[in-house]
Amino acid sequence: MEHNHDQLVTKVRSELPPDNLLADLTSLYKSFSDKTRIKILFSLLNTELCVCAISELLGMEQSAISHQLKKLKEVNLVDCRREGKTIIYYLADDHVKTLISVGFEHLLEQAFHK
Amino acid sequence: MEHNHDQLVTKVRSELPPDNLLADLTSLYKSFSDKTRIKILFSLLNTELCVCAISELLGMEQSAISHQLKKLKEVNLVDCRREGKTIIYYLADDHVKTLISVGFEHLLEQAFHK
DNA sequence: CATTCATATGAGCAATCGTTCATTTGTTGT
DNA sequence: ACAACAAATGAACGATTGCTCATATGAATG
Repeated sequence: MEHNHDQLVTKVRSELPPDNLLADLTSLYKSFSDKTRIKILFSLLNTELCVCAISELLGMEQSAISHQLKKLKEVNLVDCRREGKTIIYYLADDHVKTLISVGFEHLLEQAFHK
Repeated sequence: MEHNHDQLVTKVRSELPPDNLLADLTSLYKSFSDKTRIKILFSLLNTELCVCAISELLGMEQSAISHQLKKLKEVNLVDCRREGKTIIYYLADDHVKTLISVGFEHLLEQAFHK
């Protein structure tokens, strides 16, 4: 048989992370892969904001924002607290900043190499 | 008018990156947000591989792999060269490793805080 | 130069996604 | 208790996505 790479294939396959970990990773990155969500994350980089502020800020319906905030909360990128009638959202930890800046670096270096 | 946050909203909005940069960022992250693509990227972490090896490795049709490799190439995450009849794919730069490890860190820390 | 092998590509289809609209939940003020 | 406000939720719809199937390209080999 020609073009045999069975050994290599088996080796590489055995080194792949387990499926559940891969699933967690993809859903984390998926959070950053939508225009609305990434704008929300950027907005929260330096300030916490209530839902209607984000809605105003992005010029989008409150409902659309709420739906996206829910997804961001599900992957623990943001968290929130109630303050009277409003609900304040904020970044859950510093990884958002790190992930965003690594992405930026990639783009910049990309642009530079052209 | 109640619940006024016009100043804050205006300020935060002015600090958002321009739309084309955001679009580039989201398409970069989108590359990591699919199970097949992230498996391909993981597979290429330590070895370069031809299309049919990846196809075997993941137990997926060659066509499906080719389609995904095309997307990965479009965002400059992988590159390829021809070697006779086969085409060898490899990671285009080190940012893939960095992006993946930052994602991992987030997940690990997440798990730890539970 | 025709066949074979490796890969790429395009059309088509089911599944997923993001938004809107209508409604509900939950809190505050009267 | 009720009206007003802030946010969440569910159904519905169009758009996008990832796969499959069939076919095309392109290089090597007899």
